[in-house]
Amino acid sequence: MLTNTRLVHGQHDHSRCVDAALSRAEDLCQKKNAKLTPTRATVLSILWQSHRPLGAYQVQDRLSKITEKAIAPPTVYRAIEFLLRLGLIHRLPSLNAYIGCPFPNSEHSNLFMICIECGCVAEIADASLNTLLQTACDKTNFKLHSQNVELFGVCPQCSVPTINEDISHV
Amino acid sequence: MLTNTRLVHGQHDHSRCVDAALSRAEDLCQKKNAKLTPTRATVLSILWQSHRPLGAYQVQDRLSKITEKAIAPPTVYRAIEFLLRLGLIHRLPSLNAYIGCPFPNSEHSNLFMICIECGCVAEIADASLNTLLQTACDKTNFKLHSQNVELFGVCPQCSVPTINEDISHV
DNA sequence: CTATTAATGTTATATTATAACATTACATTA
DNA sequence: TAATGTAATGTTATAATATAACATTAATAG
Repeated sequence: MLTNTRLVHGQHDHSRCVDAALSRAEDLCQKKNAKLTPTRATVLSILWQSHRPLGAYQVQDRLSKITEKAIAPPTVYRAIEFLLRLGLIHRLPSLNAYIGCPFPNSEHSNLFMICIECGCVAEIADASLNTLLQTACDKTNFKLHSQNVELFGVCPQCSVPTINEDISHV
Repeated sequence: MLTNTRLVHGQHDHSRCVDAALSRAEDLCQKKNAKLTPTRATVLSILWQSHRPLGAYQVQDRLSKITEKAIAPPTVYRAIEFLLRLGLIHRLPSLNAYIGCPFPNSEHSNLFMICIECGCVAEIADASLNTLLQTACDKTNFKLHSQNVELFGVCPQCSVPTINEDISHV
């Protein structure tokens, strides 16, 4: 089971997450002959500022502040679309929000664990789950193309609150 | 594995689906002491007019036509909210659309198979899947509350098209 | 009957997303 | 280097989805 659970729910040097994500993006773009322009790279880094997903208009705000100029929605949505196509980010349909993908290279299950307390989102890739979903589809002659699995609940940090109610980890 | 796959993908007397859904709704409302008002019942029947989900504004259109008066969005969203709370319908977040629930009484998995060709949606309740999801959550100390599993692919009817390209079953 | 609550009506607006067209940047090659 | 084509971005407007806030009506209990 591949997951970024420990990073999402535990203390860590988050700048390394961002750096790693950008570096993976550069590699992937090189391989796919796609251009990681400044706008796209900035949007990606914005979506990696925490392990919480952001809405397109939140991205717009931050992009405006960073670039110090007005940004129109299409600019944001275009960058998002580009990053989605490359698998560098995910859309969480139930939240109308976007988040960086921690393992864009692996064929994985698009399974998200969304904390209803703090809003953090961890991703899981689980082969046995994929197998089971595939089996269910086979049984009913449904040809599976893609999937979105959103699990809502309470993350480890939020279910064991400290005296300080420390949520800095997200 | 509980599913309405055969009904969704096969020829059937659809009026029986609608009648059954309305009758289940009446029972449930009686049991829960909730009122299935004309508006709510009509919205439910609209969401059962086919095995395809409808957007809120599609529901609005049809409700307007049926009642022969102007319907404002809040009216629709209130009926939808009521039906969602009772578990009589589901929201499909990736489609911003709503669909009648075929087995509102059973504790089930909110698993949908969405045909990307014809738009029909079948629902599945699968204990082993739920167990597996629960296990994945347990492993990472995530307390699961609810879930949304959307599978995108091609339904049996669409993957074996007939000469007539008959899609009347949806 | 009237007080209370539930349901609906009404108006306005928030939020999310895209269409359509103009402009700029960049690469290719004549 | 100038001309050309393509990709990326800018700009304006608007579509599509959803909700807030408050007024009115209906149903129900006391």
